[in-house]
Amino acid sequence: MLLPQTAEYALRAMAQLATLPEGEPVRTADLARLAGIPESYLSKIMRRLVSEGLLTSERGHGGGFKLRHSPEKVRFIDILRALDVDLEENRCAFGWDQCSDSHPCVLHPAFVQLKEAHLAWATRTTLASLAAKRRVETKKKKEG
Amino acid sequence: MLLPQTAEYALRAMAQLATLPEGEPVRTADLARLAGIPESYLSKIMRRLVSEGLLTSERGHGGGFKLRHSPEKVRFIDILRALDVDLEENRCAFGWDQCSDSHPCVLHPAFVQLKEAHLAWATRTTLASLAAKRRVETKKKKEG
DNA sequence: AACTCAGCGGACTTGACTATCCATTGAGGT
DNA sequence: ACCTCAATGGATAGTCAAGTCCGCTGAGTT
Repeated sequence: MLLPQTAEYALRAMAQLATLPEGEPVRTADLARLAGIPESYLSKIMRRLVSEGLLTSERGHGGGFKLRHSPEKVRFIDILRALDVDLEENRCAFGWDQCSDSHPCVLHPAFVQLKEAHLAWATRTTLASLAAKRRVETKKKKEG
Repeated sequence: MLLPQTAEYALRAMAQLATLPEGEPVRTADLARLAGIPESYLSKIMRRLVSEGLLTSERGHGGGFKLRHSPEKVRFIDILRALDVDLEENRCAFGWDQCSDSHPCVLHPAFVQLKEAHLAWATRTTLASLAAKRRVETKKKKEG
């Protein structure tokens, strides 16, 4: 698993929300069904995303969740951070207290590469870019 | 954590082994101290690496572990595979049964990118490349 | 006012990963 | 032969993410 299950669920839910028409709030139950996530667990994740400022919620009849910001503004790293997935962690892969570019452990350069690849991906990918890429791929398929 | 703890320990141990002089076997206790890994747990990991063909072991007085292959031949992906870390998993990030480039789910293109970055990293990084990169960085440091 | 709906919050359970411990086996040293 | 060393294998225990449950709160409907 490249990302914790909880983080993957959050990305799914946010991505699904971005594809649905704006305006009316979406219920957890519907989102859970659409994105294949256990409903009761998704409920916890949604609350987390609300408290971290990524979603807004409305209670009672006709309630549900909406994206707080437009899809172009929501990067994957913002979603991951909201769930405490720290892609910038500086913990040395060798367990050293003092490990840096100038005092590298044996694994340092290799792990820096992997970490930077992750970070670059999470920074450049937004909810809006998903839909765009999907359009491109579908077009390719039709042309091919 | 980018990789499971067990996998990280294995990479540490293998990397440490690659930096030590060849010829005489290294004891688990020494490796555990050098790489900061709980000794009893490392013991299990070493056995696994032996049974997967990455290490050879000698018992009794003067015994320990040696790399089975030269460092240039040992890619990170080989070590990860030995511990059942599957970087090529094709499980759809959306939980779909049928998810592919031609029938992508919303997250498909994004996750393919991340997966390929991981795979490329683990395929191109070998135990030998670690030492090489470290030399380059140390040189940079002296020059800078 | 009573009812239903849907988010909220916390307690609880489960299972996989991590880690420890100990008795056993095989090899060398005395 | 006997002792010590170090890997082996299995049993055991701890930890944390993942998932479930249930009562509560606030909003709309009748």
